[in-house]
Amino acid sequence: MLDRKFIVEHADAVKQNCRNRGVEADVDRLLELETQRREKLHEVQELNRRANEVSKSIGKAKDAREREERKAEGRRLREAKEAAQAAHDELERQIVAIQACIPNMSHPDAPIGEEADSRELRRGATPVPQFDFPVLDHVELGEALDLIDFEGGARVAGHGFYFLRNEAVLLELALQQFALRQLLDAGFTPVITPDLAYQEILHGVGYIPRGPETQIYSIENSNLSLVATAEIPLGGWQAGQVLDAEDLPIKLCGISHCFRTEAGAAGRASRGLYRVHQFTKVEMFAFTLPDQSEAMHEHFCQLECQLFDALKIPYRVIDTATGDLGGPAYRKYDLEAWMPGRGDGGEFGEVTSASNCTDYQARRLNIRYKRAGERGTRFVHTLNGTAVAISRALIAIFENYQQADGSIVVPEVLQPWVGKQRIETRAATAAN
RNA sequence: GGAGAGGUGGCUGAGUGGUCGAAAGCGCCGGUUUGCUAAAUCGGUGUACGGGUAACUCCGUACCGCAGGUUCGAAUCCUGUCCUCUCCGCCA
Repeated sequence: MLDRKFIVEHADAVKQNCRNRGVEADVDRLLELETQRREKLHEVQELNRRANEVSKSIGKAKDAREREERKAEGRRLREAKEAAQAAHDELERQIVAIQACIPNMSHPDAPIGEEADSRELRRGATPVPQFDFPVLDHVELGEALDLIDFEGGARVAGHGFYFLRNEAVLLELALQQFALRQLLDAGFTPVITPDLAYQEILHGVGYIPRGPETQIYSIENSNLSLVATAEIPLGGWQAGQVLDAEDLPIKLCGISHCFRTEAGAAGRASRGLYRVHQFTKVEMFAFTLPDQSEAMHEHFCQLECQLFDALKIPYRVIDTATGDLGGPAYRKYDLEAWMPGRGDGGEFGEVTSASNCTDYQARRLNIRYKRAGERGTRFVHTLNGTAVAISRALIAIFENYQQADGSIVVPEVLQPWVGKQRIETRAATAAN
């Protein structure tokens, strides 16, 4: 949510930003309603002030008759105040409805336009591999090597669910360990979060938990939902709190399961593990001072690059165009890994994203900081970034590390946790 | 899941219908005093929104988990709800 005063004072910039992002929001209507609301607020406060005066004077009334007269006066004023309050609240409700639709402002360097206008910033250290044999995709590899069971997953929970088996399980845990180690070295506090969260937390972080197009699974007869990312519980962790400026920045890496309905998504681009209803993710999150967030954003992106360079997976870094940013993001960098089995002859596919949400989430979650010796409080900035989304990382590993004989080499940095250098068919393993 | 207790300012904790934004203590900030430290002493110290000012300042309104209700008036009474704690049960 943007600050209302900011919207009023920078209406033209806000409107232009909505156009850049392809978002419909009636900013002019908001300005009109806000003017009316302020007038009503004055009225409410004035009536209340007079009613308070009358109430205080009742104890000092000379006699019963005067006391009754003042009571009647007080009653009249309170009723008038209630009416004004109701009108004010209705205006407020309408304003918030519009305000909630207005996305965050955008970084001046973020490319303006739609998805196709996003800019490639750089490539990773590992070149795109050339294969001299027919390339398999991760679904074929996963089935041949008994690593993923989609059919079994569908029997148990429907399309979009899967069983990981054998070395895929070891790889999942290895990726978590590997990412965690790197982030610990970078000063992050590791956290395992709740996989469920209250709706108000989801809202604060910027998710819409119920409704026809929701990405979110909700628990019946409760206001809990399954989290779509650890960003939700990590952001919600400090909801309503006032942090000490000296404690910032706070860097967290959270491990959670992620649950997504993926309503309306289907087709070859979402084959196999690419778009699933449940996966595990190691997520970076930070609360920072306003002047720290841009540097933290670069830091997150560097760490993501470091992880994928260490895994020796080819990738490119994308500066996401304004039209493709989520509502809370001020700027977003995506890492897209090369996936040789994707499309015809391979395609890049998103594996991580790092967003600077500035104070947009903090305002909704009401997370502020206070500096010793300074009056008042200000909103913190929040950032989130994927360290490793396991399911998509597995796609990139399987497909880039596949060999002519159908086996998959285990990335060197993961070998200590997987306990082997190569994943072979069960038959080949038994023969060795 | 059952029974009970409770949610008050940065913290501890008083306050059962009016002068309570709220005692006291701690913490924090500033002054004084004392070789330093420690101690003593005095004063100050919440947030949000709105308003007047050139500005430190000042004024108004709201906030005692949250949402309703009663009342001229609610931290205080009533209802609902969420959360926490203790005990019991169940359980990885």
